[in-house]
Amino acid sequence: MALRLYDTLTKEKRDFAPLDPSNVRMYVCGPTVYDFAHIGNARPVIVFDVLFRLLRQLYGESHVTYVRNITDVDDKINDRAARDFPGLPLNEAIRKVTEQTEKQFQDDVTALGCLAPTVQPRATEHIGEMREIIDRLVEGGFAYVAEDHVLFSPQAMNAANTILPRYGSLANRSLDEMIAGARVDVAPYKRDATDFVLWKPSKPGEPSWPSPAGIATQGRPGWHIECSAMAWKHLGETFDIHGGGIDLVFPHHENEAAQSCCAFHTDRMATTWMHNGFLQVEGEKMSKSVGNFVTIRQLLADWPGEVLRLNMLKTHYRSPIDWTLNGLEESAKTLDDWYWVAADATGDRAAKTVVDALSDDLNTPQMIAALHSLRNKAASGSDQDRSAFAASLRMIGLLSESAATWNGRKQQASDVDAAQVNALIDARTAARARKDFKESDRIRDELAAMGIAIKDGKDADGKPVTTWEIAR
RNA sequence: GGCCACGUGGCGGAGUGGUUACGCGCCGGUCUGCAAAACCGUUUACUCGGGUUCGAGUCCCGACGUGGCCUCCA
Repeated sequence: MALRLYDTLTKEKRDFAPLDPSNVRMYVCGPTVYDFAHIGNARPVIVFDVLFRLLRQLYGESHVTYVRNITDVDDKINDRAARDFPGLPLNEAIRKVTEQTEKQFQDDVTALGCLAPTVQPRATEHIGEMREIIDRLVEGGFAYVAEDHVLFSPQAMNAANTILPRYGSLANRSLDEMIAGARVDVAPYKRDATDFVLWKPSKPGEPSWPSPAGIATQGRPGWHIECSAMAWKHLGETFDIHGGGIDLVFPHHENEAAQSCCAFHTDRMATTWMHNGFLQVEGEKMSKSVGNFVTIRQLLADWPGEVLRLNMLKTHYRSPIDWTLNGLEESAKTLDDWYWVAADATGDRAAKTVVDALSDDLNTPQMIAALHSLRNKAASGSDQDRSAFAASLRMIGLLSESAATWNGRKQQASDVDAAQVNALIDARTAARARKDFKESDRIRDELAAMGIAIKDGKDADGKPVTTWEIAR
């Protein structure tokens, strides 16, 4: 089945045809590193990791380039640095904040089972590319210098009347609408309310670099331009897929596309624009004021990364997702069962049903239904069936541990004394053998009170065997 | 105010014109000393009101509800 993807720009699901099948190129907006990533930040990371894995499967591992940037220059970073390290020179404090936050981010997404992207460029290492794009935009008449700022003019872009896209086409709104809705604090140096900053002067102590467009004083980049620069450097003037959260459609991606298309005289920056939906927590918008702001790190303290990953994939990426404790418990239960059934089977051929489900615009709920079906076959089937099941799980970043490690993790997480549990189980087995069921039931209740669930079975010789696990 | 998305059974969540989604739970059965686990089976749905159609969860119009964006929040 051919890969089909939904494109935000044309609002349709289309067959995916890479510009160059020997090098499929995807850019996804990564974090601005100033604080712990929250669970909403994890959604695009996981969703596009699944797409990365699918593309590798379809086109070959060495034929996919996935770029996810680290934005390490931003006002929010500067504010955080000044707040957290008031004693340090600003630039030193900023380095501390960005290095620390990036490390946290990398640790978090690794725990979520995400592969490392092919390239993870940093904004501050692409200032030269940003300057070059800005220079081109000024030369082309799409941007202008005012009071040491460089501003991009959407009006100029739309007046150019070339192959360029219409500004606003991605976000599906007209310039007139934007002017009408423009906020009141329009900077005096802007020619039009809709102009946005490509470059701005740095205040003393702030990070600064030589400015483009002949500006004498040092400055720093505005938002948006860093992604145009990094995508250009690592993927070229045009590429296949550009992804991120739905909130980035406007202004971020609209402006990125405007900059890149005007700088390189193309009609499309990316062939396909993909955006994941928003996340709510227990039916409410996640916000610090409501008190339901939850970081990836906090969740990882209570749940294996794979539980968070599976929970995220239960909902189609474009739909809103409601992140609930109930959902996490269900995901954990499912994974417990899958680890049990897969039983450390090896294999590297993911099932066609799973690949096909993903090929339909990443229909992960359909994929999960396919996995349940494979699971049922594997539970009563051959080694081959188990291999297909296990390989499918691994393809999407699950089943990365052995069954023993997976089960042991739950015991570790609680403070249960295994020796004590085993002693009680032995006592119960003895009681059952002498048909003292009152005593055996008492012990079972005692274990239950400790949070231990027991399972009775028989071994190959028909002798009673009791296993146990931590009840979640 | 403008633009947009979503609304499916007890819960989660696919499906975009015509046969069972799927999972969890519930209930029943097998098994068990009794349970649990496992396995088998059953059950419940398309926010509301119009319209198009032989036929609508699926298309159109309207209402209601939830959420998002409207210049630096994934």
